[in-house]
Amino acid sequence: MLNSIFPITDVSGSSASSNQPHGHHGEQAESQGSCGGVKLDAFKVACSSCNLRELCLPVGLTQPQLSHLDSLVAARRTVKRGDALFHTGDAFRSVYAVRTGFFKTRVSSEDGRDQVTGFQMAGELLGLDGISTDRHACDAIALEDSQVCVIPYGQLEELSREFSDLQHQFHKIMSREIVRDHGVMLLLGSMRAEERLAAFLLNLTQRLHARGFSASALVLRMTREEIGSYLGLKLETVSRTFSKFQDEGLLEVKQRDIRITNEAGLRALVNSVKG
Amino acid sequence: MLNSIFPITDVSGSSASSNQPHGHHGEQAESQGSCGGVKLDAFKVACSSCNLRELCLPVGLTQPQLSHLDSLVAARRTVKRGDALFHTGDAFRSVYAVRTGFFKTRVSSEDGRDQVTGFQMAGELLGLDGISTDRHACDAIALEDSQVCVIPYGQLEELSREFSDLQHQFHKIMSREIVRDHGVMLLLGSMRAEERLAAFLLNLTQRLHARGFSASALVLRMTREEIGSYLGLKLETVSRTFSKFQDEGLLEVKQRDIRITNEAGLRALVNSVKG
DNA sequence: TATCAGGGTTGATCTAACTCAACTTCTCAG
DNA sequence: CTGAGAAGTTGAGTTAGATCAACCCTGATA
Repeated sequence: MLNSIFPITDVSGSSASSNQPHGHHGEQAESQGSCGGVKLDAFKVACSSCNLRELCLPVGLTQPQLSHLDSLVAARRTVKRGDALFHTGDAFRSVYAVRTGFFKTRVSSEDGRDQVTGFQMAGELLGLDGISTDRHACDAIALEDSQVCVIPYGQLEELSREFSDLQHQFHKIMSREIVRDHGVMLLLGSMRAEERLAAFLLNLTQRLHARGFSASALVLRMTREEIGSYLGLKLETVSRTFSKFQDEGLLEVKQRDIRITNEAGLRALVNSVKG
Repeated sequence: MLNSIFPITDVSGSSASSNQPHGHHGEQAESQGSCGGVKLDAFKVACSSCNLRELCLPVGLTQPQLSHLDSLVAARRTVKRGDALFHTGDAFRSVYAVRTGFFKTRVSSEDGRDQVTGFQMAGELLGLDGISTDRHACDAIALEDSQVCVIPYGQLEELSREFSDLQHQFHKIMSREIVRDHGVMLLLGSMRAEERLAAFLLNLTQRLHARGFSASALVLRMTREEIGSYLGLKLETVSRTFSKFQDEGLLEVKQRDIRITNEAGLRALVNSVKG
């Protein structure tokens, strides 16, 4: 039933009939002639007619509530591949909903090491970290040309005082992020390399599937190094583990094109006490 | 200035004149004759007169707002050492503010491994994970006899629709948890054992210091195994690292009594690229 | 069409942390 | 006070993943 609102057929040019998420590399999101990395697209975008509304902030809202939300989410912003949506330390004014494209978030330690803390795809919210101190606490980097909906935070608070459904949905999204983070801690704290990579792939495909894409084929938007950073592994280990999975018949790996050929096998890896 | 509202001098019998956090082992929180692990203390507790109000949910609220909050936070609950405040899967109805004592939260994977996701002390909120699915997503276990204030979540949402200050403070607390979690991911994903333990100790003392306790002496409320789980290390590694720190003159370690003798040294460990 | 750079793979070696095991020290119930 | 169990320490040997290094692939640019 989620499929009924997908595949995505919007301005981004992303091919939805393909089994590939978001079409192939860097062929999209150019349609508005973005000239700087930070372009505000003034024309109207409506949550009420957005095909992501069942995955995004509007979940569960009624039509009249949606139209209020429409007036709040007044602008989109285009972020080119490699550019930052925001940086650590930037003043916090808005949260962002990914409309098309793909992001990573990362935090850095004082001595310059960094850690990828998440990968965000369509319908997911970015910037919640900023509420805590009025400054962003991580960098959000586009891994492909992307568009986000800009949701001014003050107005979101205001509107969610009026509509308890919106308030509750927002709280749920924050809570879900906390639960997700705890899952990542479990992964980083207690899993071995193979389990980590298997869990990562299953998580990605599950999220892509919820967006109408194949549950078995995916195109990675990130490098081995970024996967490694997220999973607490070195890029060589990620690469070796991909090769191992391929040897074992779990995956077909062609650079960033991944086909899962034995999902049960992957799943068994994640839920086993030892190997 | 935070010291002006501390040391803690409430019913719990916790000795505040001591340099030790929470007095010595298990000598407190018995004062209300708790007989079961789950005792609801019906008599009134007022946020408005709570000495934790500058650290807890009420931060920044005005006096009239505080009295509304008082009527919401109607009950305290006593949790004995080793007992759970809630378990994974329990229905979510309330969040909890730690009033006295010390908790750990942990998540478990399907195959039974678990991961400590945090340690909570006075003024910190527990249960935010439950909002996401209306069921708790972790276990919260008291590491010493403790008391929490029960904050019915529905009423909290209601009241925060009325008072934007409360709403904002609540959002800040959730956001802070997300930022904290990202910090833990950085620790788990990119630090070595010594750095992890040093960061952990500095974090603990910083939080204890904010509560009016010594910044250099602390009593650990948790076992080596629990520290290890939190830090993604085995208990033997935690023990060895404590010994190493002692040999290097950074700490004095007597079982759970820790004295930091070279804080700058610890700090240097955390912020160095290599060793 | 050649060249170059970024990303990816694979091999050889090293090491931080794990595992297993013995032992010590605390804690608390009786 | 005593004894049992939980918690903590330390040593010896092992190993998963890191490190270092060589090489390959692919797509962009001159």
